[in-house]
This record gives sequence, structure tokens and C-alpha cells, in this order.
Amino acid sequence: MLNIGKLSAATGVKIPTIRYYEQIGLLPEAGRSAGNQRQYDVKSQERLAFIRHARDLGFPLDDIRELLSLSDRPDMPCGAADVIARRQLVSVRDRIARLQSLQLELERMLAQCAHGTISDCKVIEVLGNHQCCLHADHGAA
Amino acid sequence: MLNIGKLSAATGVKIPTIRYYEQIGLLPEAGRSAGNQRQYDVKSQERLAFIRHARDLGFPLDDIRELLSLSDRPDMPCGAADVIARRQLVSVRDRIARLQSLQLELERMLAQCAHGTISDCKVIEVLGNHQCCLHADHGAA
DNA sequence: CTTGAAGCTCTAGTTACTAGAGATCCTATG
DNA sequence: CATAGGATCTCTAGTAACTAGAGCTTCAAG
Repeated sequence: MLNIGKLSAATGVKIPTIRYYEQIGLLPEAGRSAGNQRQYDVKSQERLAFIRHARDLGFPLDDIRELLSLSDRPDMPCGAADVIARRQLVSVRDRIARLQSLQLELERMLAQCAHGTISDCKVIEVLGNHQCCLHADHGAA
Repeated sequence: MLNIGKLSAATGVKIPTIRYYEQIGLLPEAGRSAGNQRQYDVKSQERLAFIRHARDLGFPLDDIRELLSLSDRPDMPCGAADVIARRQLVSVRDRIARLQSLQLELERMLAQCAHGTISDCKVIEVLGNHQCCLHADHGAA
């Protein structure tokens, strides 16, 4: 049995976040000690590690909730988990593509900056003028 | 003079978002028609386009606020704008790097999925086990 | 037995919007 | 000129995923 501080240290999830996860029902209500402090076992730690990892991977909490409910029923086909992961992969790829075009534009802006005054600052100028940029269609998304 | 609907169409910023920007002081209070409806001129449209573009580039509103206040003083040196853009570039690069490692891991998970039952689903398994992944240090950030 | 760290609950704040209710206004058609 | 409909108004509250703080209690070390 470990208290919330140890659990936090073990999983890297901050204490208020653990309580928050319990509040929204992502973690079951923890058992309490005589003095009303939360007590966790290894199961809880594993569940929290699962959440942590999925969060690191960018899964929203709702998907994680779904994944957890799947993992509670090990005899079901895993198509649903696959769908969630695949959806996540698509969105990660999309985010990468966007960010790469933004990176290019920022580099271009900075390369043109002659360190003069604001009036001829390319950073400001480029930001004021959407026509000249490489990601014109991203706004529509 | 254009009303909020036209401004929204012209800039691609949604109507409630325009009002929100006014509320938080990012846009000055718009003039009103006899019937209390907001009226915008070309200046407002440019300012909003600037905001829009900077948002697309991933700048947080606070940075945009700063950028706008800079662009209102064209005789100042542009070092500050440069610093903001540079900071943004660093964070964009960092986000790309993270996402690329997440992409790899998701691809790996999906490649291993044999479409059996949950009990042998690699997606669930990998998520439950942080040891085996490629981005172990990301959580610390 | 005391003291200081760690835990508790509860509320409110964050970012950048988005949604909805209910009222008002503007414009085009009959 | 009346009216129907879409557009706009204000206001409140909700979203995601936490984070911060106040004020209290409990636990462990000395």
C-alpha cells in the first residue's frame, strides 16, 4: 500500500492530477486509511501508469477512458483499441505536417529580420500578411 | 464599413471568437451602428488578420498581444518581435520532435496488432507498459 | 509531545474558445 | 407598410485537462 505522494513519485503524475482523475472517474475511488488518506495498491499504480503513458502519447482522456474499459474485458476483440490508436496516429501525422510548415515560415521570418526597427521588421510584416505564407489552407481546418 | 458577419467571412475568424477577442482587449471596442451592431473598418480587418495568422502559427494570445503592441510603435527596434518568434520556433521544433517519436510508437503498436482479442492486443499492452517505449523521458518535461 | 511535512476538501483560475437562451435588429418580399 | 427570416446582441455556462490557493487535519520524527 502506498500513499498518494509515493504513487505520484512512482508514476510521475502530480498529486492534484491523481485526485482529479479520481474525481472524473478515470481512477476508482481510492481506499482510505484510518486518518482518511488515500491508499493505493499495485493495481492502481498500473492503471495510473497506463493513463500516464496514453496521455504522453496524446490520447484525450475520453479515449483513455474507453481504452481502460476495453482492457477490463480481455475476451473482446481488440478492433476498438485499434481504431482509437489509428485515429490518434492520423492526428499525430497531421499535427506534424502543420508544425513543419509553421517551422519553415518562422525560419523564413527570422532569416529576413535585419534587426532594424519595427517598421521594417519582417516578423511583424509577415504576420500581418497572410497571403505570402505557406500554410494558407490550414486555417480552414 | 462591414458588420461582424462580413468581417468573419473575410478573415476566417468565427463571430463569437471576434467578440471574445474584443472582450479580452485584443481588438479595440468596435464602433456601433444605430441599432447597436458592431461596425468594422479595414484597420480592424488587418488587425484581426494579423491575430489570425499568428494564431495559425501557434503563438499564444499573450504573445500576440505583445506583438500587436510592438507593431503600434513602428520606431522601436524589433528585437522583441524577434525574440518572440525565436522562442516560438524553439517550441515548434520541440513539438515536432516529440510528435515524431509518438508517431513511431503508434506505428509500432499498430503494426504488432494481430486483431485478436483484447487479452493479446499490443495497443493495450504497450500502453500498460511504459518501460518498452521510445519516449521515456518526455514525461519528465 | 510537539513541530513540520504531507494530506484533506473545496473553490476558483487557466487557455482559447464554443454553445445556447432569449431578445433585438436589418432586409427583402408581399 | 407589414412581416418573416436571418443576423446580431448580451449573458451565462461549458469545454479539456489540469493548476493554484485557502484553511484544515493527519502522520512521522525527534
